[in-house]
Amino acid sequence: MPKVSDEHRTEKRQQIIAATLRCVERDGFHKTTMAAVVKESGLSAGSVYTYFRGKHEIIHAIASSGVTGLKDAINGLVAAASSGAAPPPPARAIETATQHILDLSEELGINLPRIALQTWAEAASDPEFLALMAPEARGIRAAWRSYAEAAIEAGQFRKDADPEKIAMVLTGLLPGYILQLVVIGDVTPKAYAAGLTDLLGR
Amino acid sequence: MPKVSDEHRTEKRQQIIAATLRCVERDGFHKTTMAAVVKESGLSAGSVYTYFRGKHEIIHAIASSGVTGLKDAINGLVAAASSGAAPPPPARAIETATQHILDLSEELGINLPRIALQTWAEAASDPEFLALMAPEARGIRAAWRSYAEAAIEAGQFRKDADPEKIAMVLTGLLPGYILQLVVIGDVTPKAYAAGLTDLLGR
DNA sequence: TTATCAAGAACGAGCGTTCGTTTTCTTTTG
DNA sequence: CAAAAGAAAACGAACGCTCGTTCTTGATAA
Repeated sequence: MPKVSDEHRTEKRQQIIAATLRCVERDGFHKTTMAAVVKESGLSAGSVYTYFRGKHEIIHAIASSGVTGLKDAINGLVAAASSGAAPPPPARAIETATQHILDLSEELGINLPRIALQTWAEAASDPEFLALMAPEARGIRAAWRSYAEAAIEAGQFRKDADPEKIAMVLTGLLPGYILQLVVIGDVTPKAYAAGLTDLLGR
Repeated sequence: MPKVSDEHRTEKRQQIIAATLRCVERDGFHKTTMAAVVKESGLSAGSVYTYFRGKHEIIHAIASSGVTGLKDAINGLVAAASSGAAPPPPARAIETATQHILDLSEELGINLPRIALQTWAEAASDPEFLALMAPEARGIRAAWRSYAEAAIEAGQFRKDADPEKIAMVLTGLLPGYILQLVVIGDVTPKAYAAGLTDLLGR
């Protein structure tokens, strides 16, 4: 078996990451054993170790991948606004973002909220892991900030509103949605958005 | 060494729990070893095992203790309202709740946000743990619901607003604050509250 | 003395990882 | 074209280490 094309290499790595995600969703990062990853991936132990140096490297790869597209989905709201129309109200924006998480979950066949809770906990106790995740979090905050700036510009908020602080709150709403989804389980994008509308409406 | 009064027993258990919390704050639940707990508590392995059946029971005890007083702090906002005055605006309520978390952290000498992230992750992968935490989460939501009902009654929101959905959003804001505090670290109760004010203000 | 708790060395299970072997596919060569 | 040589991936049993837990021994108060 000669030559391993880079293409084949990344493909195998993806295969292993996908298997690991399935394990982590079920058992959490630490209860996930390499034996389980090996079994789930359909490869052998030795094979897995030719593509990753160890368990550590696999979960770090997961951290780097981030919440694919969430930032783009938020930025999409701004893009729609910049092309003439006004940006959607906050409730609609939050509904879009939370729905995006659910859609992505189904598309990937992975329970992303569960994975998210695992990565947050890992970030809290592994500085290296935190360093990989923080830019992702800041990116999402920055996307919300762009939205806030557009919304202020369009007169949806007071002119002297602070877009960074608005971004903090909008960013904060997402983890709250995810946690309640896992722990209580009754929260839907529509209900969450409706709650925000009621909170805002006078 | 005779008689172990129940009083002495619970005292020792508290001592062990406190030591465990210090370890978990530093290393997370799973990287926390019994050896570390033993060392941190100043007791011996055998001693620890006379007060807890095992590691499992210690972390479950932690889960049961919950976020002491957070629910009460929120209910306090409603109590103030029922005695004539109107309940505080949402931004002020959130500022109180987030500040309470910081105060409690300092009072206990423990980084509660870090612990919180650990417990959420554990709840996601251990159903028994989830069963212990879920009532706590529902209690906080219920407290926010009471607040929302009082605020609606006082005319702060539309009369047809749904208090449960408002509670979802207010409940969701707390994990978002905690996560950003740990991951980004620049969020203060005042800034967060100001962001909510800006979001609400037209 | 006796009942109880503290102590910490020892244990066994389970983990991540390694490494010698086998398989598989490409390349070389007659 | 065929077949053997070579090289790299796949394999999986085995290793060593760490962890949670136990258990024997010693200390202490009643």
